[in-house]
Amino acid sequence: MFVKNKSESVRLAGLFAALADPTRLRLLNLMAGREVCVCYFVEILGQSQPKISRHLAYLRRAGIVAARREGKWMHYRIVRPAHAALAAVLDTALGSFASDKQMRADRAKLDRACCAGDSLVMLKSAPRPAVLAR
Amino acid sequence: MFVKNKSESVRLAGLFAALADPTRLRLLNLMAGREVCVCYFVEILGQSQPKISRHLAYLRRAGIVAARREGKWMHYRIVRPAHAALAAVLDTALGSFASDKQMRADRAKLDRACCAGDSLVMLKSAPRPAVLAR
DNA sequence: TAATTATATACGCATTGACAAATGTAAAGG
DNA sequence: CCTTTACATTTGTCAATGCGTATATAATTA
Repeated sequence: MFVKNKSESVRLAGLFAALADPTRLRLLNLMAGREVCVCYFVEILGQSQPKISRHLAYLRRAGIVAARREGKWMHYRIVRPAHAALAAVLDTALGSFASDKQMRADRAKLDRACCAGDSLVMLKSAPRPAVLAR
Repeated sequence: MFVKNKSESVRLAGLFAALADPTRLRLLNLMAGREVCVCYFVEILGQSQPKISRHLAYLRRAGIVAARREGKWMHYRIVRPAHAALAAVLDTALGSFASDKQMRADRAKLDRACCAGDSLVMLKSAPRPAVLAR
C-alpha cells in the first residue's frame, strides 16, 4: 500500500486508506497550510500520545506527511503528492473540512495556541506552529 | 461506519474507507454516469462473481451505490451523497480515474459491450448499460 | 552522567476486511 | 415443480489496523 511501483488505482486506494480514519483526518486538518509540533496534536485532540504518534507514523508511511526534528520536538507537515490525481484527492479532502464543526474548532484551538502564549497552559514552552508556503 | 448520525469526520472517514480498495474503485469507475449490470462487472474486471458481489455490497452499505432489480439482473448505480463535502470527495475520486490507464481500458470495454452486441461473447443476452442523467 | 522531556515503537488483544469455496435465493423458462 | 441463470451470502482463514499499556530512544537539562 505504501510502495512506489504500484498501479495507479492501488496508489489511489492507498491514499484513501490513509484518509479512512477520523483521527488522521483531524491531524491533517491541523497540518493544512502549516507545520505543527506533535505536542499540539496531543493537546488539541485530547488523545493519548502513542495513539497520535501511531497515526502520524501511518501518514508518514503513506507518504502524505513528512517530519522534521527540532531539538526535542518533531514537526509534521503535509507533503502534496507529485501525482496530480493524488494531489487533487488530498486537496479535496482538506477542503472538505471547512464544513466540519469539529475541524473548525480544532483549528481555532491551534490558532489560539499559535497567537496567544497563555491559551494552552500546558504548552507554554512548546514551539509555535509555522505557516508554510503553498 | 455506515450509520447516519455520526460526526462529519467519521462519515468522511467512512467514505474514504469505501474508496480504499482497487476493486471498488474499478467498479465505481464503470458506474460513473451510468447504471451497470453485475454481469458486466464480472466480465470486465475478470474476477470472481462473489468477489464482485461482496464489494458491491460494501459500497451499498456505505451508501455510495444503489441497486435495482430488473428480472434476473441487478443494476448498480452511483448515489451522490446529499452532503456537499462528501459529494465533492466522491466527484474528485471519480475524476481522478481519467489519468488511469486501467480505468480507461475498463470503460472502453464497457463502451464496446454497450454499443456492439458481439464484443463480449458471453454477454450477448445481457442488459445494456444505461446512461444516467446527472 | 543522571534525570527529564518529547516522541516513537513493541506487545497483546480485538475488530475489520479481503479472499476462495461453498451454499443460498430470486426470477425465468421449461 | 424443477432446472437454469444471475446474484447474494455464509464460512473459514489470514493479514491489516486500531487501541491501551508498557517500554525504548533522542535531545535537553541538571
